This record gives sequence, C-alpha cells and structure tokens, in this order.
Amino acid sequence: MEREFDPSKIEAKWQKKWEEAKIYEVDLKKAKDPYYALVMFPYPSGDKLHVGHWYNFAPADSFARFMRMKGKDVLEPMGFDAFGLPAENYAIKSGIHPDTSTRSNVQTMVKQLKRMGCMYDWSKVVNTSTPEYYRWTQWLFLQMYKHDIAYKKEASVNFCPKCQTVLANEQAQDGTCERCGTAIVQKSLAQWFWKITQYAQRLLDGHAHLDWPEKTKLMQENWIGRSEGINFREHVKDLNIEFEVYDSIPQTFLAQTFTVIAPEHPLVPQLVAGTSYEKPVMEFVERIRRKKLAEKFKIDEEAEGIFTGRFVENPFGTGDLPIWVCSYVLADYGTGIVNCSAHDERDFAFAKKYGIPLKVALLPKDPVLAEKVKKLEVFYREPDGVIQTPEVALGMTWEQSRKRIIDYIEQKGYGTTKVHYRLRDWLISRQRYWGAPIPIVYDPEGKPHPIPEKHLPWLLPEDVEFKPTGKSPLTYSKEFIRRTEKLFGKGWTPEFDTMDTFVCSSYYYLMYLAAEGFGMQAPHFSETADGRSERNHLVDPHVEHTWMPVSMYIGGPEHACMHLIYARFVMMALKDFGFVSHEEPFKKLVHQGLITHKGAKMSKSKGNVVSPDAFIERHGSDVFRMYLMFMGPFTDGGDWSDTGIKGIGRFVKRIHALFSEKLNKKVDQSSVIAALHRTVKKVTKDIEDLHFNTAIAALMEFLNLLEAEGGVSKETAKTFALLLGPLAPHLAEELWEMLGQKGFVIEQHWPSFDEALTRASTLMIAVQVNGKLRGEIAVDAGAGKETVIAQAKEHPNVKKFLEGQKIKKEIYVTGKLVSLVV
RNA sequence: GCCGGAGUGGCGGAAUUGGUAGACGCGCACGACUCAAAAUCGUGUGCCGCAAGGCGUUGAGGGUUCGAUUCCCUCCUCCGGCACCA
Repeated sequence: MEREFDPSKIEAKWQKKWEEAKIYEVDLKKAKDPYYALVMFPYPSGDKLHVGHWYNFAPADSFARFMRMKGKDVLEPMGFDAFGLPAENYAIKSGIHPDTSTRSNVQTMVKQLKRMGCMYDWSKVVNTSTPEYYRWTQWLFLQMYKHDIAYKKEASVNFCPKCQTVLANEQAQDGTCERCGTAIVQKSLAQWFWKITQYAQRLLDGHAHLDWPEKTKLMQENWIGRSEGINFREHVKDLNIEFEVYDSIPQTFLAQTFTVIAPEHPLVPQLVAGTSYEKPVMEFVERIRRKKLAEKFKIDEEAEGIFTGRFVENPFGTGDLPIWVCSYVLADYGTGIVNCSAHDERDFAFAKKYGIPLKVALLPKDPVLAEKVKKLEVFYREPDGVIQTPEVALGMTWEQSRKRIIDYIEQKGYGTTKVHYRLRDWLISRQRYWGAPIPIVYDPEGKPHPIPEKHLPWLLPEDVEFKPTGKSPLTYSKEFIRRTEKLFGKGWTPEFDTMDTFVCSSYYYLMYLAAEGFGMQAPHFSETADGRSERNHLVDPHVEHTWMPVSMYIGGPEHACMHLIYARFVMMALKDFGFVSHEEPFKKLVHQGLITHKGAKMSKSKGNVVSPDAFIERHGSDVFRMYLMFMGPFTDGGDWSDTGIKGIGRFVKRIHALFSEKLNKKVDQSSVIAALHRTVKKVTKDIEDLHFNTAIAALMEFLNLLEAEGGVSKETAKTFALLLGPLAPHLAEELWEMLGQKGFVIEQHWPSFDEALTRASTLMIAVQVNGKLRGEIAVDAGAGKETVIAQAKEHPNVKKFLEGQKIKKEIYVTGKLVSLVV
C-alpha cells in the first residue's frame, strides 16, 4: 500500500493527465462567470526561467486555481513579449537570426513553464514577434494614424548611444537608458509619436475606479504631472511678436522682473535677428545644444544664460521685463517661456548670478528674517509667508492667496487658467531591426502614406545586416525597398523604423481573447462566407465585453510608468475608435515583491543568481513554489535561502506519509473538527488576500495537530487535500487519488466551513493584574462576565497578587482576557 | 530636496476596529536510530530558575491607556519612486 514519494514522477504524471484532459482550456464564448487571471508575459530570453518568473507566476497560478475552485471560469493564459533588443544584440554577436533564436527560446520556455504545473490555457498562446501577431500591432498603428493620434515630427528626442536608438521619455526616466543604463543624449530627429497627452486627464480620472496599489497610482499621477496655473499673453517690445507664458505660481505676477526662454525655443532666432545680440546669443544656444548632445544634462549644474536685448511689454505696469535665454528652461514644458520672480529658487539664483533686479512679493512673519528677505539676502517661499502684492491678497498667506490672485488675474483679463501636464507624447519609433515595421510608406515627395490593411502583415524583411550603425537596419534590405516599389510605384520608400516593443505589449491582453483555437499560430479572423472581411475587429466584441477588463493582473512595479500607462492609453483609444467596450484594461493590479539573494538583487555580474532547476530536480515544482510563497508576504518579496526550502520539503513528505500510513480514524474528535473548520476559514481568507505564507503556516499547524492525534479520518483528509489544491497542485491530485476520489482536484468545490464549529467549547482566558499576565484559566464558552471574573480571582497565582489589595477596576474582553487593576 | 513604505529572536516572518508578542518554518543544542554519516523522529531554543514562578522585550526617546508592535509627538536608520516642471 505504501508508495514511494517521488515528486518528479508524480508531477510528470499529473501534468500529462491535465494536458490529455484539456482541463485548463476555456471556451471563451460559453463562460458564465469569467475570471481573467493575467500575469505580465515574459520576454523569451536565452537564459532559463529565473526565480523572479517563478515568484510572479506560481503564486498568481495558486490564486487562479483558488478562483477556479470557487466556481469561476478562469482564463489563465501565457505568451511571449518576443520582440526586443536582446535577441538582436545576440544576432550581432553570433550571427544567428533573431527569429531563430527567439523561436528556440520560446520552445525552451514553454517546456519549463509546463513543468511549473500552472493552469495555463496553452491553446491561446501569443508571440508578439510572429507575423500573425504583429499584423495587429501594425493595424493598431493604422488606427492611431487614421484617428490622428499617430503623427510624425522633428523633435529633440532621447537617444541611447549604446542601443543606437531613440527612446520614449518613459524609458529614459533618470536620464539613463532603461535597458542598458547608458547616459541618454538629446538628438533632433523626425520620429513617430502617439498623442498620449490627449489622454492625460482621462488617465488620471480613471484611477478612481481601479483596484490598484495606491503607490502605483501615485507614481502615475506624478508621471502625468498635472499642474494648474495661468497662461499670460505677452508682447515683445519693438517687435511684432506675441507669445504665451505659463505660470503655475501666479501669486508673484506683480513682482516678476525678467523673462527666460528655452535655448531650443523657435522664437529665439527671431528675437535676436539682425541685432548685435544675434551672434553671442546664437553661439550660446549652439553651445548648450552641443552640451545636451554630448552628455546627460546635469541637474545640479549651475544655470547659464544670456540677455537677448529684448523686453516683454509688461501689461501690469510694473516695468518691462528683459528676456534672457536660459539653460534651465525646458522647451517642451508649459510654453517654453517663463516669467521670473524672487520667489522661485532657481530664478533667484539666476538673477543673483547675472545681477538682474528682483522684487519681493512675500515676507515671513519673523521680522528678522523679513529684513533679510527684503534685502534679497536669502531666498524665501513658505506656505505661511505673507503676501505683499497685489492689493487684493494683501496680508493673506502664500497658500490662501493663490485662488484669490488667480480669480483677480482672470477678472482683469491679464491671463487665463490653464492646465499643463508633464506627460509627453509617446515616441514609438525605434532604429532597430527586431520589432514590428511601422506600416508607412513615403511617396517620391517624401509624404507619408499608411499601408492599406490588405497588405498586412507588412513583413519584417530577412535580408538585413545586424550592425549597430545608428541607422535602422531595415535601410539595408533590398527586398524591403523592392517590395515597396512593386506595390506603390517607383521612387516610393518604406519607413525603416520599427515600433517600440511597448506597443506590442500595450494590447496583448486582448490578443489572448482573439487567439482561441489558433494555438501557437495566433490570432486572426477568417473571411466570412460572403467574402466580407471581419478583420477590422481585433477581438470578437462579445468575447471582449465578457472577459475584459482583466480581473487580476500581477506583475512587477517597475512597469508603473511604462507598460501600465501605455496599456491604459491604448485601451482608451480603442474604446474611442469603437473596437472595445471598456476603457480600463486592468481592474485589479498587484505587484509581487522582489526576490533577492544574499541581500542583493540577483544579477549575473554579482554572481548571486539562483537557478530554480536544481531545486526543482530535487524537491519538485510544488515544493519550490510553496517555498517561494512561504518566504514572506507575496507583495514584499524576500531573500532566497538554500536551506529554508527544506522545511517545505519536510512538510510535503509528512503529508504524504500521513495519507499513506495514517488514514486510520473513522471519525475525528471534535477538537480536530474545530481545528479543521478554523483552518478552512483561515486558508480561504488568506488566499483571498494573497497571504500565501500564512495559509501554508495554517496548513502546517493543522498537520502538526493530525500527527499528534496519530492519524486522520478520510473525510478530514479529503478537505485537507482540497485546501492544498491551489498551493501544491500535483501533490493535491496525488492525495485525492490516494483517497480513491474521482476527477481532478481543480474540478472540486472549494471546501466551506461552519462558523459555529470553528469555536471551541472551552476557552483559555488570560488573566492580567495591573496589565501583567499572571495566569490562565479555562472557561466554558458560554460563561458570562461575572463567572469568568470570579474564576479568574480564584487562580492561585492571581490570588497571590490580589492579596491585601483593593480591586479598582475589572475588565473582561469576551473570550480573550480578564484584566484586574488594584 | 519632495513624495511614499518599512524597522519585531541567530534568520525568514506571525499577530494591528489597542487585549496572552514571537504562530509557522529555518538554524542551533541535546537525545533516539546507525559501526558511522545523511535522512528521519523526539525534546529544548528571549533572560534567570531543577521547578513553581519571576523578569525583560517589537529602531531610540516621550505621551495617552487597566493594557501599546498597533494610536499621538520628537528623533534615527533602511528601502522604493520622482527630481531644473518655473
């Protein structure tokens, strides 16, 4: 009867049975109670699945299994974010085509993923690098183009000298390349952008309905950077030039003494044309431009500037303002021109450096400090400072005065309120090979034309050289150019850039829904019987309506301001275009924590990477994933320990031993039944909250009790096996079979519990005297306050402390403790 | 600099509408089995004590309370994010 416990054998056995029974395949059209459980799909790298993948996928799968046992129709798909730089860099090094290496990596990863034993629906795989997939990436571009969201413009853009490509703002967050860490430089290039800025407000407003970590929403808010202020319309003295100036602290508007303009601003040459200032100013502009090209622009570097010889005619009668070109002014925020006062730290420092006069509009209450501020010896701006001008806000604090002054400015017609965002349009062009070609061709005059949908997929050419020349590799494809001329005519040229891979991942959650029945081939719709094409629909509207938004999305927090913003934007756009019915893609979002080793982030260079393979070989997938979940709270991550996993190994062996040797009870004692119901209650709640660590601890505790009892009844064992179902799926099946049960564990109902049975008949009550624990008494569950307190006073040790004392206060916390104060 | 989050045994961590701090596991010590080791099992594991029991304790200091890891104030440390946005 006793069976040898060999995890690798039983895991292979159940994986085979699951696959044969197709129990994880979901009929999207028939689902009644859909639950879409999604993890951020992996990049198919040549390295194997690492611990980070496991830490994301395995607990996510446990949660999905739990939902399935709770009766939901759960879709848990898996796919590959397969375009991108690593495959291309590998091709440069090895000569192996990215398509070849990617396909082989995908194959390897599928094999590894299957060993995890997750309930992936392998009939709906997506791979973003296949023509069947990127055909829709290109379709998405065409829709964006058609609806005027995609546009091309010459702009100063972030360029990574190492990756030899431009990057989106989001991918250059701290002035370095998101991929390789190289310092970003600025380049002026004609590139394709998507107008994500048009959605800035909706991206902010949408947060209200999302069950996301507050931290993530906050990061997106900061990134979008909404700022409300005043736009002033101003005129340049002696010239027929007008411009707008954005001011987010309009409190100072009467104390402004000079104006600064960004070096890249197109008005700069006009301001100085034909004057003696032209030469030095344009030289200054060129010097700053070169500086930005050569290196990452340093924040802490001192501001530089030069006077243009021009003045703004000040409409408030407070004197004309000299216009300076200034290195710290950003060309693409606000209007690129700013009016300055003494109450902005940088303006203050700049004016001091160049001897520009300043006026004071705000004074501190402290008279000593006020004297210093008046003499412009120190910079000052505090919320409780007192406003000196304008008259209408006199005496108000900096904070209070804001609204009053804005109202005043609008009333007087000096300016209008205006909202600005820090968010910039999404630069989606990349000068790389391994991506989806942008479906645009240029006529002989250089005017762009969208490629008609019937020519999609617009295939990525094969005959290219993988060399980082700074030019798009597609430029070197003869076939690509021939193809273009053949289709569109002589002198026509294709767009040589490919799309940012974040475009591919911005809608993949919809593609799983469209991938039904096409397996690895990926999604497309066939022509209808009467020959009309249905291909203008990315995804079946009914399926989309039923399954979106994603019920639970799990992935790393590093995507807060990239993928998670792009995906929301694309979903909103698709809704506006009429292709989907929802506007938010991810209803609930959870970030798993980071797994470290020896206190540091795992990396090859540090040599502290933990390979899951050896541990899986030895302990099996169930033990490995349970250990990851047991380490600590899912959202916290943890530090990997080679020895810690042994505890879970023992736990699993002990369970197996119990089931094979100790199913010896007809009926369990009532104390065991009570513990069982408490365990069901706790495990249910813990998995709902993604507190896998404490769920496992509760099961361990229960096992300890069963062992102490010397055995277990079959009924209790059945429940125990079901509780293990989400956490250790293979083991649970094996136990289920050992109990002689039919069907798969995943098809059973999640055990329920009886609240009344979770309560024990006798309670242990702690007794405190003056807040210190002095004893413990056993009382009847139904006993009232008087009885319990009387009993507490009889406890010998408590008695000792009450001796000769007068009791001032008696407190009874029902079912927990008695506190006596003497 | 600004905005978040967190500090609990040798280690990972548990417990917060204020109610027995240290569940569960690792490690360690001793014991059993063994020629021996591994594995396994048992006992112990904040400090003092053979024990009954006592004392201490959740980064530091203070406060509220019968009672504080939990609430309030001050400070320290660590982690994450943003940072020329006028």
